[in-house]
Amino acid sequence: MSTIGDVARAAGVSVATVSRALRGLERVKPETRDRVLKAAADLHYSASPAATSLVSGRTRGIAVVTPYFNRWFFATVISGLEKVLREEGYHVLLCDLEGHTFDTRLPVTQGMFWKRADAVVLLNVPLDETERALLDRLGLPVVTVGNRQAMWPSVRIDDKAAMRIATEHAIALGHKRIAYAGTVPASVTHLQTPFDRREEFAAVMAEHGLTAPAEWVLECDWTAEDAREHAETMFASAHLPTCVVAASDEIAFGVLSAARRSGLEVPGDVSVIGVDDHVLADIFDLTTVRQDVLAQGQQAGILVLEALDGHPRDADEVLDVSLVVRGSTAPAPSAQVAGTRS
Amino acid sequence: MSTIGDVARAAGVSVATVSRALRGLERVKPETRDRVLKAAADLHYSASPAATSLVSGRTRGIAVVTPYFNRWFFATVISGLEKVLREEGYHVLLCDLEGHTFDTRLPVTQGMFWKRADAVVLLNVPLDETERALLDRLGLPVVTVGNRQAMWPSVRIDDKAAMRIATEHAIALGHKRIAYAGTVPASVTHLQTPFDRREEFAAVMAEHGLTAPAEWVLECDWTAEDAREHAETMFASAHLPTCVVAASDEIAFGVLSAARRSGLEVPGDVSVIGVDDHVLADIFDLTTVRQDVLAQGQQAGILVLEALDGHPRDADEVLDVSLVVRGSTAPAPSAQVAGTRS
DNA sequence: CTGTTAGCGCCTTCAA
DNA sequence: TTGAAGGCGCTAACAG
Repeated sequence: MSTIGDVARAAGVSVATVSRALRGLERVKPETRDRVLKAAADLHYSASPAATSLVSGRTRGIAVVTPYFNRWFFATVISGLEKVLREEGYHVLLCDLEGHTFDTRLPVTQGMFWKRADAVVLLNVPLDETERALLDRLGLPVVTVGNRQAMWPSVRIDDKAAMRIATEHAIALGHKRIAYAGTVPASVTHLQTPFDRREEFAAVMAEHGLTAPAEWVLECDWTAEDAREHAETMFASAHLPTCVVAASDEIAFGVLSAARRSGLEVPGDVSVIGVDDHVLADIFDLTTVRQDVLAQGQQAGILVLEALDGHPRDADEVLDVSLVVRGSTAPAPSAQVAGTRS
Repeated sequence: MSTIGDVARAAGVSVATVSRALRGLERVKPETRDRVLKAAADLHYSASPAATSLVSGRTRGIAVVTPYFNRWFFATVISGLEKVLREEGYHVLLCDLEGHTFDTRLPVTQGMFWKRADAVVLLNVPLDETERALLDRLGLPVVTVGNRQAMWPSVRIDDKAAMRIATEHAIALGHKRIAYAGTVPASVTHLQTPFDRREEFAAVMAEHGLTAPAEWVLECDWTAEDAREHAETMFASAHLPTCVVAASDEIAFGVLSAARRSGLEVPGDVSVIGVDDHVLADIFDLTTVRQDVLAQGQQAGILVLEALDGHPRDADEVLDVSLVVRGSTAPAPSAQVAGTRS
């Protein structure tokens, strides 16, 4: 492959002119520009990003840090992000922090970003002090998705509001025996959403004079498979809830599966409600609270671009969520008038 | 942030020594090395990848080209790939080719790779002549996943074998009225798997003296939603199949959903079988043909690493697939002894 | 409008 | 075992 010097020689001009012509700068005679363009095309010339970056100090790369990558939420956010960045000539560097166990995640390191990315996007990964210091030191624009921290611009939904909607829907249907699926071990520090959702569930329940007994609060990692396992155990007991509120749709899918395996009808015997509006929620007729995940990625991309354009904005974009009632929920079997307390 | 010169000054040695010490090369007095290491740590020094790359010619980046990546299959492959590359100090550059419509994909360009990646991995994206020439010219190692082409090392499953297993299962259950969901428009040139699967379905059917009438062959893009739509139309007609073979599990999910909406029992009224063993296949009790997608990503990573180590291998790794019978399939209603022709 | 020149930060001979 | 010096390919002044 060829260098800028080759193109200069082929076009009979200096490297500086080639550089200007190729980047579309002013002050190049059209005729010269054409000659350069042709030479470059003939030689299949592309500028070396390393050389460009070394001198300009910018890389046109955006580091995207994610705790998991093959999970619907994260993959979808990244997809939205990537498309808006690509439009502006940026590419994404994937930094997957997934460790070997659920409550392990890799540390964020300087090597991921330093002279490698022009900005970083954090997807639902709260940083510890060291990591935050590291990002401060690097001085890169940072945008967070899913949880606001350190006064960086952020885009997210209000997890508590979402869970409130889900829980209130269950209660409005007359359910009182309500279970919750999706608490996580206290040791899990890398996801904040689980805590917010769990907390709000309890809060809303309390507001209505309800409590879920411990055996109806399922701790599981946020996968359908693990959720199913725990839900099956619950469904095997004599003491059954009439409704299960799941912290996420993937968890809800697991609950749906456990119910079917346990011979329970949904929503006849038990209602199930999730949060997220996973692509497959509609397919499996799951009542849920919708959030626009792709839009979150796109918004994050816009915030990054703004910061890169020198117009950083301390945004805290909170996207709307809304209840989507589908077939997995029904009034409680013995439901009196909605709103009645026992 | 600091440069190698700062570290050299702080440690009282030359930049050359710092370079050697930091990269763990021989011929550095242990005591000197320690001093350099300490200085580097104190200064939070990281080498500039651009500078390193400019002089070494290597980038430690692997370009991963994918037609979509918020789809389970692709996200999972990338996840597997990323983890094995990360172990060796490589990172992935995401090249998403998803266009605006189903049968559009962005072209592969030189700018994606040139001096940006040390190797490229193609996930299920057949290249046209121009693109192939481009990759040849760049001289980078290429590994393909999902479809073999141009004699590049590849890892994949045998799509025809997988579909054969699915179709033969349906037939062995006594089904004769078998529909197929998942053909794609002839204009779609960027996915080869749909063609192979479709072709083999027809072949196996023919071997057994069966044919699916046109109204039982559903063209849809490979999403549950679109599949559902088409399947609903089919289920609304008077002429119903007793079994639907889906080209993928996501399509099968859509068929499952359509059946339920149409008041059909699965597997009582209609059996459904997919291919892939999607994470949620087990959750939704879908009979399918299993492939190990994560392993494909990992294998691809290993092939890349081998090529980078100077031991390129013209591998054509074909991973096993196997039937997983779950609850979505049952013998045909009027099934005589298996094997009987009408 | 175009050319010359000095680095960007690092690695790699080649000497010492 | 260490240091000095020459690029890698490009951009950004500064001249002309």
